[in-house]
Amino acid sequence: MGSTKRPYRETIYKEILTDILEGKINEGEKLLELELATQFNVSRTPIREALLQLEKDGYILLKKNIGAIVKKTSAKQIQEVIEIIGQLESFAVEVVARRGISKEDITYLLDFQLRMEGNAKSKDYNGYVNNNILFHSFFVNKSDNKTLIDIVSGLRNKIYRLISEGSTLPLHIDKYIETHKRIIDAVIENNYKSARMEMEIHLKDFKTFFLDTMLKRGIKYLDGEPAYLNRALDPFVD
Amino acid sequence: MGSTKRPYRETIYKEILTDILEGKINEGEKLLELELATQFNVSRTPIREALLQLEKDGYILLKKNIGAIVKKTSAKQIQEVIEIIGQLESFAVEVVARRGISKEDITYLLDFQLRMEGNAKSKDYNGYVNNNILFHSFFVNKSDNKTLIDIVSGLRNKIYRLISEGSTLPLHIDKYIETHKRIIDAVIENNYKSARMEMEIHLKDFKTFFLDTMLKRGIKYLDGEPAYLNRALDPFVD
DNA sequence: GTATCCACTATTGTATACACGAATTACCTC
DNA sequence: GAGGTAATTCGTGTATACAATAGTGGATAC
Repeated sequence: MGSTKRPYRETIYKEILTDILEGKINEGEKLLELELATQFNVSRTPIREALLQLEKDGYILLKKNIGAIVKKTSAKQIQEVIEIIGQLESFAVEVVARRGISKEDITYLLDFQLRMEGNAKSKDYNGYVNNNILFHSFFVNKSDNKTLIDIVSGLRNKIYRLISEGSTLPLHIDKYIETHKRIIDAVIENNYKSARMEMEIHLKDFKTFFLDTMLKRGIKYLDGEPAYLNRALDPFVD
Repeated sequence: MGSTKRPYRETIYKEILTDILEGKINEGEKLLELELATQFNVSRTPIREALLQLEKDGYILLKKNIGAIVKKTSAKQIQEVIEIIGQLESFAVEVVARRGISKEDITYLLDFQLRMEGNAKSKDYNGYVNNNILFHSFFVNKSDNKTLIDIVSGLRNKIYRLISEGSTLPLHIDKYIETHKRIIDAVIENNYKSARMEMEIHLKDFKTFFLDTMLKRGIKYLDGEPAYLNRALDPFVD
């Protein structure tokens, strides 16, 4: 009983998505159903279903008679995403600080803090980035708001593929670690206003830094194409 | 050239979604591919594709060999959604107030204000609700953040079907209209802090009212659990 | 009367076949 | 050689055919 075989579309969806996120499939690349079908050794049907989902996520564009094209990410889009994440994480940290956290959670957070300091000292910037994501996820995950968790994790994915590559992180890492500490302290003290404010500042800072690296890497400010089906029912599209 | 025939899946998706949002298809109802296929006079293929998208939106649950089941909405979920909308609209109004708005936009907003006052006077509560949505959408749509627009419109859809039905709106409508006025004024004066604060208060207020009506209408807080509002779980009990 | 097992049915998952339109190529005209 | 037009190819959109499995109901044993 229980978990019998999952449909192919799910594993295929995940595989293609990770390939996009990890840069194994590049922006602008064309994905053909038949090609993928032979590659995954299935028929076109589950491939189509996976591609349809990827389009809804906003990663590819389905063009009739042409193929599925992996969308480019513009700096503008990155900016939009980071701003929203900033709002939602600030909200999450406020929620958590208001409610207060357990002793275990406190040690968990402080432990993270130590690890990130270690990463900084040993110049393990990849390690830092990974721990950083987990640190930030902590508050969202503790927000007791599943909708929030889903939205933020979706948004994180959108910038994930861009985060690690050659950046000026080393120049900022010490400041970030300090801010993290202030956030943790504020949460421990139930000082939700301060916690929120620190997080807002922290993420505004990160946005500036991140956009900067993006532009230095030559990414265009405007480029990405529209094409979300979501807005179909919104009465106010102009 | 340009827009040739759109794929069936799109129109089918929109139609089924509208039917769910407008309550023509009820929660818990089972949707069968073959049934829908004959109903729409197409094959199962475009139906499946539409259902897949609806599942990704979170409206239905696809169960193998069983069918697609329309999901129930719990009060908890509504609470989550409204809280997030609250954060994002507050952000949007801040952005707009910082940037400032044109003369045309000002008259547009004031015009809305008048119309809603008219709705209140003539007890046209449906009219009020519709104008209210447009009023709130204004700021998001002017935020110059497409990602934000899409997220909020998706979230609005999730509570859309629940908004209009039998409520205690009349008891609160005058207060709401006053708050709207304060928001507009703050935006005109570029007072972004005040604009944001007013919007936050406004939506917190709305959340309380809305959850209240939901629970009075017998909706469960957690699907399957007793129907009381667990204030302890509300992150914003002051 | 009740429990167990088995065959049947309903419904989705997957593969294949067909339809259609866009892009490309080949060909013809001058 | 240039320009335009018909034929071909390529790839998705849609329909249909086949496979697999969860749920159902009925027959059988006791």
